[in-house]
Amino acid sequence: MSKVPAATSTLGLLRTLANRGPSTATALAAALDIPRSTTYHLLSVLTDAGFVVHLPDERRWTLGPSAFEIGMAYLRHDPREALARPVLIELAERVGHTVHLAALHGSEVVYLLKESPRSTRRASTLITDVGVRLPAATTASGRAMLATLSAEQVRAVMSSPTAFVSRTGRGPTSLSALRSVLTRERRSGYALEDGEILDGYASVGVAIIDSAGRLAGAVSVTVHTIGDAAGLDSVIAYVPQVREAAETIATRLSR
Amino acid sequence: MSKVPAATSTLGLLRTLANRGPSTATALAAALDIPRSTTYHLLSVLTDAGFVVHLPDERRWTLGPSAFEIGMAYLRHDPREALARPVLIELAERVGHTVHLAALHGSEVVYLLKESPRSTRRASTLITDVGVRLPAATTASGRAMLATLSAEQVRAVMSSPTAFVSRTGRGPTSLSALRSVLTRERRSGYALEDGEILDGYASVGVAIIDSAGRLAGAVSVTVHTIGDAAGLDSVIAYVPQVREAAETIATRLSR
DNA sequence: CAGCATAGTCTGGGATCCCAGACAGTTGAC
DNA sequence: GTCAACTGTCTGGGATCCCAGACTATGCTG
Repeated sequence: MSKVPAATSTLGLLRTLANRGPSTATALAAALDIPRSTTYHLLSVLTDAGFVVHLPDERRWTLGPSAFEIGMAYLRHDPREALARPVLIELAERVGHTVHLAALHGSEVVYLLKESPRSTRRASTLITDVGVRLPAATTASGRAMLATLSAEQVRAVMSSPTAFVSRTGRGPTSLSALRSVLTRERRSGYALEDGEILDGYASVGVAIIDSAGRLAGAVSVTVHTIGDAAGLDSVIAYVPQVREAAETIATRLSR
Repeated sequence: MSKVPAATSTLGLLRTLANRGPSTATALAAALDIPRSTTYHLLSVLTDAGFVVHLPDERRWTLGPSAFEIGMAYLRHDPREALARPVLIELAERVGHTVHLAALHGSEVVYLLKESPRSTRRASTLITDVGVRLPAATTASGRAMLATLSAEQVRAVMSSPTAFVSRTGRGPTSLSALRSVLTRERRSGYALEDGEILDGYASVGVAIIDSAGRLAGAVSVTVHTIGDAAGLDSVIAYVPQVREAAETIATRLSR
């Protein structure tokens, strides 16, 4: 039992408004099973702090700009990086190749972390440096994350006119093509990208889903396949370790 | 004085973590002037709800994925649309041209509302339909919003490789070119776009800044300039009304 | 226009939450 | 290895917050 029920109710209001959209006070009180007067008191505090806005014309309440601000702040001060870094360092050593942590940002992925095994830590030929953004549709990390979204969410995310820009001319160039690829990758549980970002390199990516079912990024490994007789099989072989790393990160996020 | 101090403190913790980044519990207690034990109780509730994550290795606390979720939910259930719609309907009638409400979304603008005067309400030639996204650097709305950001924020937002994609080959194509344009537009208090989106059309845009100094979107008006002897002066003449509409929306958001 | 349902505000007292401070554990400096 | 500073947990009681419910205001329907 929470030691601060007012705090629990306050956060419950934020979550309920996030899930349901604009709502009346009576509906919010019912959803959280708290007295109407308490609900109005909490809504008043939330409104003063900018987390909620009152819509008088509709007699409903909705999330306010402070909710957006802390959402953006979360992206800026990403806890995943602190929690994920040791996991990725270990993964890079184990697989002997460069690994990344990425987040979905609209129709793009942004690379948050990049670790290489000590034996190869020299100037990287890979373009996927930290901070770089690439179209989600043509990256293993991006597609791993898109695969966790509903069809409607994918359509919304990919509505940008620049969503299907391709560096190498490869990869899906329409929503229907992307859907086919995602269907296949949902089934296999990982995304595979072969030369869509950089010729001669292939990647596999696995989404990070925390214990509450929330998408929290993706882990990927990139392999130089030219000269490798096993071809794509050599990168696919790393899927179990990548998945294990994604699950470790998810577990740490849920603590 | 707040009637629910626990709620006030809870939201204060979220805001402080958003502003300062990962922090120790002692620092948070000091920032909010609340007892250490109360701070730990509130952090426990916030962590259970996913709004905060504990970083044991650093002995610090940081925002968690629920903060991001309600930030994204805010974008989905935008209160601005409900509050802004009557303001934009009135503005469209008054200026006699199409007007828009837009939000910044990474390096792009997304059009949230589009209103035209009744006398012209036929199939629009304008591409700026609701839901459409366009590069911020080449739109009046986008530049009006970018002009409110710091140089560092502009660099971060515009780091996407697709940020400077141009439909008509006009408009700034580099960060330094954009900075020059933004400097000029900061001085004038509005953004002016002439044919960068669609030949023969010009737009002016003004950012919406609420009473707490938060960026909350932009309002713009678009005019067909071909055949108009006054040229750009005819669209610039609408800046006072656009600014007034932006201020009205800002005031409503702050209630 | 009347009636009804719901929104939003207000009040006072009993239930309980918040606080001060003690305590154990951890970390880093010397 | 010792010590200081800080982290994190726990406790009990007085201060105060939360609740039930009354009341006014508003909007919709017939």
